[in-house]
Amino acid sequence: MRRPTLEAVAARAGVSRATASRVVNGQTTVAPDIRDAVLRAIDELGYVPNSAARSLVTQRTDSIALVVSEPGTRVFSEDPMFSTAIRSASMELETVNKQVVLMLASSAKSHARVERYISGGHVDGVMLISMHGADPLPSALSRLRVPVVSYGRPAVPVQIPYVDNDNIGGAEAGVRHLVETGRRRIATIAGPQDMIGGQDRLTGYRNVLRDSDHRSIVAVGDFTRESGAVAMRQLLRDDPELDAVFVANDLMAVGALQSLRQAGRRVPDDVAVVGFDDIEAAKYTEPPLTTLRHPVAEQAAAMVRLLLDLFEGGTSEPVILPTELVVRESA
Amino acid sequence: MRRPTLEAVAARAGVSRATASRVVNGQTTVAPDIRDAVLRAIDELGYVPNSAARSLVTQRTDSIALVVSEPGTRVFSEDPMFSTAIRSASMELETVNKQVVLMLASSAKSHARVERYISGGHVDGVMLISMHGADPLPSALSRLRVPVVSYGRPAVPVQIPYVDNDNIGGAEAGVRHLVETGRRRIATIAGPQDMIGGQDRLTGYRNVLRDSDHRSIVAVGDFTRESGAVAMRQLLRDDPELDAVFVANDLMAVGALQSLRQAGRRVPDDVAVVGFDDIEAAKYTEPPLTTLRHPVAEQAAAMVRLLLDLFEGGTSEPVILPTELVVRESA
DNA sequence: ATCTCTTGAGAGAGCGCTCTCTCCACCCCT
DNA sequence: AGGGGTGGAGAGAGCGCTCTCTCAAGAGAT
Repeated sequence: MRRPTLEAVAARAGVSRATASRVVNGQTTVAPDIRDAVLRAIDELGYVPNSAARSLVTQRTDSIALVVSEPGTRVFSEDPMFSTAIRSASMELETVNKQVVLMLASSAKSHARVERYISGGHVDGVMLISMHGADPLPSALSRLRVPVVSYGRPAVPVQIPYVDNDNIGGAEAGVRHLVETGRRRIATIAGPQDMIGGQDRLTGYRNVLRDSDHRSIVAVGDFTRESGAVAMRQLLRDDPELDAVFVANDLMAVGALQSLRQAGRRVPDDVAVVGFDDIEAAKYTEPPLTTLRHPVAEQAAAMVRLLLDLFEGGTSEPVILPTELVVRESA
Repeated sequence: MRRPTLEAVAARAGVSRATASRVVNGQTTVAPDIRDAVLRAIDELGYVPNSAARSLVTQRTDSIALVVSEPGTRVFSEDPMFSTAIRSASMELETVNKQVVLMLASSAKSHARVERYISGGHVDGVMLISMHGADPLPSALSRLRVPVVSYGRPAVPVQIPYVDNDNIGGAEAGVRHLVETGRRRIATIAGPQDMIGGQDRLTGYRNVLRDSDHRSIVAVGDFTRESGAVAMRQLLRDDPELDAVFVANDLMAVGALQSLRQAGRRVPDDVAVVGFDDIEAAKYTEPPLTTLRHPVAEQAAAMVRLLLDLFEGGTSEPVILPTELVVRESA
């Protein structure tokens, strides 16, 4: 009751295994009638090539590891960026018939597991989603002689192609919007400073305040709603007079809005709020959130293409995608 | 520059390939000194077994397909249930050293792809996340002689083990809460009626209204925020006097809250709202959402264990997990 | 001392496929 | 009519591993 082999197909079609293989792999050097006979045999037998045997000889696996190196599992579940990126990358790879092996690398133990797996030749390449600065994975993987690309600029300056959005420019645009609408005391809830996105968005904030002669008021969160709520309360204690806050991602902005509401501040009348990411939920907050949109799905798709380029022997340059200010009611 | 083989390890350790293989696979019939020699050789050479060769002979791959059959890609990205389930299943499989191959089956074309892939022997088993009733995948896969388990009860009565939560009981508890707090006109925003969760939650709603002599007022959404907002506007037109609404998931409840706000209704004073799922965002709505909590992560983990049982030859029974009413401010 | 039994290690087949090499047959050119 | 060229098909090696079978050597029993 085991699955039919190429041998069986060849026998049924009355040809050699080599010819059957040619048909399966779409080579054109097979006479039409023989090709048809083989195809019929394949159909009748329900033949499907054995992938292990195939990749044993071709040294290819046609699968790609998608490594999500995210220590905070909560963030992974709640931040739609991750699932959007995963979905988009997955769909893009589907078009070239490659499989996605999903690996969550949350702990040091799983890092070792990922490294072992990848060096085991299970996959042809690696896509890395890691915003974490201290993450040893980018450099570890780049040493493995396996094609690696990254979603987001790796924190350590390692030589792997990546796709990122313009975090600094986006943050600047957001804060500039607050300045231009006459806000005087503009605080920020920054992301984790060991994440590249967290750092860059804070840099953008600082750039604009410096140039426009405002004072900076900073609290730091970890990109969760909860941390946004906590940071907002902190900011209100630090400077009760603040009239605007630039929040490094929408999830924290949602938490911040709640804290502002609980503190009796009206948004945007008393305090303007600008987020970052433009997640779907941003349209449904009270009031709807002004935020920076960046194309997560495109970014993931671009990452896939970068990897495919690498397979072709190309040496890919980093890609930076633009962000766009979406003005709603919160600022 | 190619990777070392077992042959090389054996040569370096001065033993046969068979003995080296025994050490690699942890068999105990190897003398300690020889074992050490082999381990040293492995270490020095940086040997990692070739997975293709191994699974060619063992007929195992140690990877599991996680098939997410979700036509609405928007829902996949925005509903944290999916990522929570994926993360939890992934972590559970990690403990038994199996890999997750993620497959998104959104279109008919990708259905064929999934079937082909799975019948290609790439994976040892399949976990199916499919809430969609008309989905041909459960029955198709169960025909493939591959172990299959499902997250959520399959719509068609096919003989595959599954883990689900008590949708009917949960909905009943939610609606009963509305009845008991004195609401008279209790509407519902139901989920898609081609999804089992959508059906069951509507059934629960109807059960309670029938028993307590209330009239049912139904609108149907598709589990997205947007559809919740649309459905709520519809309900308000249908029955401006309604004073409560049971919404089949939290995402739609978020949309419903927005529509209620825009219509000038106060929650819960004018209209009470009960959701379903208890996603993280439910704590951050205005007002925070009363909802039914069910253990998504546990459900996914239980699904994994069901599959592992199947590998052991066990014949697993469906598992139903309880839901819990979480009372916040919206009802 | 001989025989049986156990333990530990090697030989070698074979998993299912790809791909190079070889060969055959036919066509065109001179 | 003969020779070189070309297209199409087969033979067979080998990818790296596991696992059965076989065998050698030593322990224990008679």
